[in-house]
Amino acid sequence: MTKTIQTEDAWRGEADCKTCSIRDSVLFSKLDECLFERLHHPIEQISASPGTTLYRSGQTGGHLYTLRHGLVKLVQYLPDGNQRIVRIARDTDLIGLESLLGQPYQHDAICLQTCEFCSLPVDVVRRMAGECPDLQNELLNRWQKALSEADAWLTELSTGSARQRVARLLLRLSKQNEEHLCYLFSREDMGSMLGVTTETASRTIAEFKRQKLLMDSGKGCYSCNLEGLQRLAED
Amino acid sequence: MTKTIQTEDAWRGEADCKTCSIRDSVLFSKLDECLFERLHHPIEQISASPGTTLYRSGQTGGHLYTLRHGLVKLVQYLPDGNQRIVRIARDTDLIGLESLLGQPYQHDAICLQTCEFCSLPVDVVRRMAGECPDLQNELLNRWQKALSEADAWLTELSTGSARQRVARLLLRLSKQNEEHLCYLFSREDMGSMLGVTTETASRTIAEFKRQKLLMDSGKGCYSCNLEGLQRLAED
DNA sequence: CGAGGCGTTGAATGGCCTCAACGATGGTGG
DNA sequence: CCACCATCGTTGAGGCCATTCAACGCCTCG
Repeated sequence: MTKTIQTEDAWRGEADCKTCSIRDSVLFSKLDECLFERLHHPIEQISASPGTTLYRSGQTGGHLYTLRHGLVKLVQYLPDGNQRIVRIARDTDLIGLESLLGQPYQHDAICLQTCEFCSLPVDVVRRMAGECPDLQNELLNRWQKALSEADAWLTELSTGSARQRVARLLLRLSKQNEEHLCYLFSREDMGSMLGVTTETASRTIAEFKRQKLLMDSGKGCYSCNLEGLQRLAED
Repeated sequence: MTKTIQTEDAWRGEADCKTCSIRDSVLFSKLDECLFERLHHPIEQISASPGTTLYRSGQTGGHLYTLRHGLVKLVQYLPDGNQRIVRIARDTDLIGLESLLGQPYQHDAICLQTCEFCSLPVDVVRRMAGECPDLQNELLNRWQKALSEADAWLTELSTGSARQRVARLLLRLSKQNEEHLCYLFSREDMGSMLGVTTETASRTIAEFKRQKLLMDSGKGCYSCNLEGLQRLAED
């Protein structure tokens, strides 16, 4: 059974945005000191375990969420029940933007790892954005970032052979950190990201391991042969 | 050879936004009368023939464009030269939003039909948005619309068999107008939209015609058997 | 310990791609 | 005006690759 937030596996607390450790990269980085004073403590912190559903497609929630730590998949469904992962949110990403416009959420948001969020009430963000042009601008930037991610998924991860798609996915993942290590998703999730079956994802990953394009670094992480993968990705 | 705007096939004129015939649906619909007064005549109108490139990926242009009439494809390219159409813009759509953030264009924008645009200088839009919260909000709405289009393309048009994808594309197209007529793209463009080859697109369309799922309505338009296509799309 | 989830692998099928040929169309220039 | 060429849609044949269905080992968890 899928878990939903508001159950006992979600821990809640209160945030202190002014001294937030990742404040430079989150939405409110643009906020003036004076506005911070007025933001008494409407920001809640949430901690959630893997598999937790943060929100569901179609719900009209009153919050957006800053992902402080962890990985979240945004999922859409086809009439036949097939699922497609349209984006992966990581540290400092902002999800549920559509709620700012009064629209229902467009995806299911499901934690892939243990995650920590800040839960931002829509009316608070809206009010502050009205008073702070920098925040407005930051919102536009977030939206654009999501959009170019979406476009990249279409061109890179949904085009070409299965081998190419997996290679491009691994390259994207390993470029996200300094050590070029990548956390491997479940084969089923990989399939939903790439538009292939879980078996094909599994076979391809196994093949890459045999060819030493992927090498185990322990604790579920793998280091990639970037040149080899690049060659595969391009042709 | 691909044509680029600024050549003789692009006609330019001056727009009168205040009396614009489609003003209710375009970006400036939210603009106060008083602001209109200040908008002397920085808005240019452009007319372009099919095949014209409005802007190219990587360029840092100073304009966004309201599409008043016509169809425009937004294209991205893979390293191997393969192209992928990530979105189709239609009447009243706003393209080149990324230029508002100072970013280079993310796509090639190429006219599929004879098109008419309004060319909006970035600094004008930025300035007016600063003074008009409704316009700010309208911009967010445009961004979100583009984003949910992108997501829909991923789930509907890049998932499942070729037959399903073509059926879903036709359904999307015919739902865009009252008469459920749809303009058929070139087979090559269809292929780039759906992530299949032009031959597969051609074969599938031909098959649909034979099965009377698509019926010629003259002048390049076809009427669809919606129930039949729906059945195909779902399973 | 058994159940269930997950990754892996095998075998067979079928769908899509590749390469190729051909007709129709439309634009160009002789 | 018509031959010519380029482009586009269509169709065929063959082969590859991803899917499908199935089985099995491993692990975690109850």
